[in-house]
Amino acid sequence: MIRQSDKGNLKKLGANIKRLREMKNLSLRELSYACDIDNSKISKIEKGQINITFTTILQLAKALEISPSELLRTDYD
Amino acid sequence: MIRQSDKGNLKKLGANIKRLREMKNLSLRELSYACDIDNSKISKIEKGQINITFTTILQLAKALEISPSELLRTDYD
DNA sequence: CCAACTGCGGCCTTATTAGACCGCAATTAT
DNA sequence: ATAATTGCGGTCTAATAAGGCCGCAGTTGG
Repeated sequence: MIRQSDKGNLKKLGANIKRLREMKNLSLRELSYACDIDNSKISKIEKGQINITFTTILQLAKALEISPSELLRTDYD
Repeated sequence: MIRQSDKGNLKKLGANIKRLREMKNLSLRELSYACDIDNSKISKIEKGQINITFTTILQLAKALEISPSELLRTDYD
């Protein structure tokens, strides 16, 4: 059901989350603990394998100490 | 299942979408046509009644001619 | 060497979104 | 007055995200 054109954006979002997590030197399990999302799920998100909801975006943004808007800004420098 | 603390953010997001739609003088049905999302669903989104997915955010942003990141920026002036 | 940690994928159940359609009350033209 | 438009709520099914747990292969560190 996920449109082919959206897959790229899902991967970009995942890559951005991974980038931000690594910038804070957090392991999947540490971030998992911080945002109360199972580490295997975060792994799938970072791989762009699932189409997360707005509230999941909020949880991740909070744990990464960044605004939800920034989390979606994939055109980072 | 939606956390009470997220309801406010859902409403903010909805209000922002409504604001952007009205700025472009679009009716629900016109925006519906532009992003291929049922008008009743958009209505629910604007009311903060559903927790939309990332791809739905992408569709709305595209139709509203704004970046997904901007769509989430609820701290507009 | 051994122990701990790490990313990752599979599996399962339940809750909820997606997607589509209908109809109504209120508003806005004609 | 009448017709069209508009926002909105309800209903149904199918697809899928959420949430949780398990285990493994490959680091990393003691």
